[in-house]
Amino acid sequence: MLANEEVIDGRSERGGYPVLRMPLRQWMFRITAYAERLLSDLDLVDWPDSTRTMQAEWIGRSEGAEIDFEVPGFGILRVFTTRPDTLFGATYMVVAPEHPLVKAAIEGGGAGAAAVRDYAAASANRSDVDRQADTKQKTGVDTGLRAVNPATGEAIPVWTADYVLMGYGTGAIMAVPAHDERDFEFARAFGLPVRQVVEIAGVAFDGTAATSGHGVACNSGGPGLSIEGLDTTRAKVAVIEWLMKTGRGARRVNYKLRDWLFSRQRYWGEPFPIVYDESGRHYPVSERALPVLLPELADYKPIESDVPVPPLGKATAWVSTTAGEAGVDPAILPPGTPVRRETNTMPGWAGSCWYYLRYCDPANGSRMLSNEAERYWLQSQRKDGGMHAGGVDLYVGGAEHAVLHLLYARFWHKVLFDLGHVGTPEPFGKLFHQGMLTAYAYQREDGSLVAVDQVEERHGAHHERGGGPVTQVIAKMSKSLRNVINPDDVIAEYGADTFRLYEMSMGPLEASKPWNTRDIAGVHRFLQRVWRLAVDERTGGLLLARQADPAVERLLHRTVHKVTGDIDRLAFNTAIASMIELVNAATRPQEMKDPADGGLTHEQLERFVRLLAPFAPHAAEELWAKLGGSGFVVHAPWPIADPAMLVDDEVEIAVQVMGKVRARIMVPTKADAAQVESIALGHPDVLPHLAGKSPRKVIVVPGRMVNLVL
RNA sequence: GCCGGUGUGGCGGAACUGGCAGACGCGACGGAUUCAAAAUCCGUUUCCCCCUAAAGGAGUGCAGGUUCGAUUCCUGUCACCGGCACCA
Repeated sequence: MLANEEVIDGRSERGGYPVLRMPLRQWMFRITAYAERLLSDLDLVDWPDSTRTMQAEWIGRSEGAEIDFEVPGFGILRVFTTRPDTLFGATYMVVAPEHPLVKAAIEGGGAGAAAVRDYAAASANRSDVDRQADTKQKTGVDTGLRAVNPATGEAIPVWTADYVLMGYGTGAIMAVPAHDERDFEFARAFGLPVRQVVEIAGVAFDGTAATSGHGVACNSGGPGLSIEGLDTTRAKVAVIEWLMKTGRGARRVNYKLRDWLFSRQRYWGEPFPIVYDESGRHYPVSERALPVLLPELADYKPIESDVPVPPLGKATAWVSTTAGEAGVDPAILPPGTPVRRETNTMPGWAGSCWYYLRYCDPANGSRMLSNEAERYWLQSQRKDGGMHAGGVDLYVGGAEHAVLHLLYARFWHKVLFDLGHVGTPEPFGKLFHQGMLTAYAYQREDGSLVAVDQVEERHGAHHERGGGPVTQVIAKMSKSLRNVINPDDVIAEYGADTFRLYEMSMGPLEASKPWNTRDIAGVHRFLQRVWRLAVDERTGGLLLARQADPAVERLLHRTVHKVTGDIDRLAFNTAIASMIELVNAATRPQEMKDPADGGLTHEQLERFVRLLAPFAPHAAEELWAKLGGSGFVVHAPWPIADPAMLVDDEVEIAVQVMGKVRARIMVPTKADAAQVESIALGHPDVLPHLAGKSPRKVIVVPGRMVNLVL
């Protein structure tokens, strides 16, 4: 059994075997029952807009109506439409090739029955992927059946075409070619009538293209109903009211979201706690007997047979058992009843949908997690004082999980919430997507890529070994380009602290960034500088400043402030930059004879090491121990910056004349606008640009700049 | 096609609310130290003009706009990345 993406041109991707479609009985989750809540509760979480939008589009809510059309020779054909107001423009119908009406048409044996049968058979053998691939050319056949348009009373043809999908709505549509691009293309391809029923302001209808959008109904009067002249919103309401009154339809909301297929035909997965009796009825395994464990199998390769059998089918003794042995409640089924176990297994989602809950209470033998553990780990206040709607405070994960894992986990969490097992409606309060690390690769002039080990650098330019010049480009890491980085190698050469620090310093956490091995030296040198700042490399003893340098002390407070704020906003790269600045400023010059004349004091080092700990934990703990700190530095309180140390007595500000910087002046921090203005106006570098005139306007931004407008 | 994101030195990036563009790192160049090299330390490093410096000019994908002032806001446009793609 294959997944859709493993089928290429109707054959298996591996081996090229022919692929057969076959309906199977499988376990599904009714996630569609939660569609509305999964959509509306997106308002409760602090997630990236792009991800919330993707989920909303995936759920795909649309409002409209269900309309019943009478089809003599078949019965009632029900369609879903978002534009009930265009009912008068429905000049034909289309059903999906899998629709029951198609079978009825074939069995009816009309003139075109053979063509209908061939078309339906051809569609069945094409995968959905293929059917959606060629959207340019519409195909279809007339079923020969006729439907009655309830608004006009006209008999209109019913076609079948694969542009209508069985899996959405009712698998049938009323086609309004004048106002739907897809229907228009189909009508044009098969010469079906087009009738305008909406006038859109500023968009003329000339019969060469569909016009869609909000407008006013026209050509929309019939024996029982007229919506002539109503705007689209009112026309929809009027049609729906008429449909309800006459028993022909109703308001209806539809979702693109489908139910969730949860069966897999693999060995490695949780078995379903389900058994079947001899007549094929299914029964649950009782809670007491859970979990159902996988039986040991010497060989879990697939089974060859005409009817698909999952690998668990090989465990014959396990599969064929009794109700009592399998753990079915005797009240449901007598213990001696022979039963067969379900042989499908669950997909990986069965674990990924709730692991974050179990992590909070992993040793609990009686419950998934206790209320106390949930309260401690998963129920917290947001910064604005409100409660997080979702348990996990901050969930960092790739954007590739935007619609699958993150939607499925929300669904499970809501089910658990409804059953009273968790106290929040959402699993993840704040979501952050980290970027993907990419790598450099090289490109020939024709655009083809070259593996990195085939490229050498000459005079600052890159050349293919034995070939022409190549340009450096950014690509995904891949085996074929030989630009994959193995963390173990980097750690072996530079250590885990350097590796961690490098990844944190590369750039914004959310951005995709290229790995550049050459740059690792920079953060490695920083760690070495930190070490030498505190430790005499020859003796291993501490190197401490006799007394704190006031400028360094100020900078340390600034660094504490900066790093604290940067960690809050996950800007680790700039936090590291500020620590580098501090260490550079505190580093003793080479010519300094007595180490006690420079560097940091014992107390200053203690503060700095606490800042460093989250970034380079091993080095920080080592330094902490050398400094004689108690316990581990990770448990030490976070340093606090003194706000008074964050402001200087004087600041340098720029003086602009007509928006161009002409001078930089030092002014007292507390100086008012008038003082700053007079200092600026008297500056020798400014005077020539004023050309003797006095400024028409002076803008002073305290602590930042002055702009003189002539 | 539709939706979203990103474009800043040779390279990775910084500039948090419209206020000094290029923090920090890499690389490169120059110097100190060394018998020498590695390591280390110091300095220079957006581009143009210029022997150099001073001074000047240009500059955040491109073209406009708003503003005293735009990497930041608005309009248009190009490129790249991601998602969706007959959902009636």
